[in-house]
This record gives sequence, C-alpha cells and structure tokens, in this order.
Amino acid sequence: MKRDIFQAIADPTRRAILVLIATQALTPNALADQFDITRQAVSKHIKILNECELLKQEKVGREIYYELKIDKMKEVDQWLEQFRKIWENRFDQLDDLLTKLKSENNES
Amino acid sequence: MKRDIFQAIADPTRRAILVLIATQALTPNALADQFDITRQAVSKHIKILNECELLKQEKVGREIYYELKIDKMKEVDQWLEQFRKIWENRFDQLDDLLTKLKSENNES
DNA sequence: TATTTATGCAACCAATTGATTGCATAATCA
DNA sequence: TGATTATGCAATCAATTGGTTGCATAAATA
Repeated sequence: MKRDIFQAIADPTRRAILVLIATQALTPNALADQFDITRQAVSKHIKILNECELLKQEKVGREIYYELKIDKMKEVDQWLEQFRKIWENRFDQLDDLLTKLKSENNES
Repeated sequence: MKRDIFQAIADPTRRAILVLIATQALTPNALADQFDITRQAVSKHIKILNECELLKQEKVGREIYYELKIDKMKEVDQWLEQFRKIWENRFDQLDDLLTKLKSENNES
C-alpha cells in the first residue's frame, strides 16, 4: 500500500480516532461506540492507521488495545515546518516594519 | 463542497503545488510544467485548493497568478497542537526521569 | 481582423474510498 | 462443553477521486 500519514488524517473519522487514542489505549469496540458507524467500518479505519504505522497495540485476552504512536505525528509537523518558517519570517518582517514606523513616529 | 484543508494536503501533487506557490505566485501553466500530468489535471487541483481557501489569485492580462494563503496552513498547525502538547509533555517527563536518576546516582 | 494562447468547465473513465453485511476464528464465561 | 463476545477478513456497493480529452471564452499578437 502506498498510504502515508497525510492520507490517514484526511478522513474526519480517522482524525477523531487519533485524538481519542492519543491519551488512552482503546479497543475497536470501545472506539466504535463513539461513532455512528458499524464496528467493521471502525476496524477498517484502524487497519489503515496501522498500515501508516500510527498505532501500537497490546493484546489483553481477546481484546486488543490500540494507542497512538505519537511520534509518527511529528511527520506532519516536519512537513509543516517549511511553511512555519515562511509565516514566522513574514511575521518578523511585519514586526520590524511596525518597530520602524513607531521609531519614525517618535522622531517627528 | 465539504472539503477541508486535510483533504487538500492528502494528495502528493497538491502538497507539491502548495510548496511551489508558498514563496512565489505561479500561473497554472507554469505549475503544469513542473508535473507529468496535463494542465487540466493541475487546474483541477487548483480548483480544489481554491475551494479550501488556500489560494490568493492575481489576474495579469489573461494570466492568473496563484499564491498560497500561508495563514490557512496554520489550521493544520492548530490541529497538531493537541498532539504536540502530548509529545512535549512526555519529553518533559522523560527529562525529569533522567534528571532524577542522575541525582540519585550522584548521591550513592 | 484572424490567429494564437491562457484559462476554466463539462463529460467521461478507471481506481480508490468509506461504508455495509456476512462469515471465520479465538478467547471468555455459564 | 456450549453459548457468547471481540476481532479480523472477504465480498459487495455507491460515491468520490484523479486523471483524461474536448470545447468555450477571453486576452494578446501578427
């Protein structure tokens, strides 16, 4: 599969799942309770998230607890970095401009 | 259309377009030159990005220059914030643990 | 004015997606 | 052991996606 994390977070249900399992491990059934779709639909989302290496799992008896591999989310953060550089730079430029205008105003 | 920025960045071609127009305004034709797909395919990507309010455009004669509304990218950053809090918190906890272990080691 | 050029829109198409139902397997419980 | 429960997999389906070709429009150029 040529799936990546950007595909994973494209779907709103999957984004909600990621938030839910970010702080606590949950079973597929527990997750399905949170949504108005069938357990199997949730299961397919889990499968996709798993393929994207976003999940760690722990088997307890016949239950499987899924939790978010939070470090994987850093990949999105890293991609955003190139844009963050730009908006921070532009903010600095605006800041410089305002400082300059202010000092010019004080001189008059 | 119920499209959002997460849909917009799900496609690799669109991500590449966003990078290209982040620092310079480009026409659809100029963009199409960068990819191995038809101009119309690029045009459809532009349409989608536009629906997501990711673009500003300036018409010059019959050419249209598209540039990224960089502030819109902050929406992704904001969504990531909840995860960033978690991984930064865990890093702090690890840091505390290491500091604690170190001091205990010094005491022995 | 006639031709070229830049762009957007419509129709179409194959592949993918998100969901469903049904079934198989494995673990728990009465 | 037999019934229940948790999960995953397969088949199926409608809707969406990313791509194509063809056409219409508007601006620049000869």
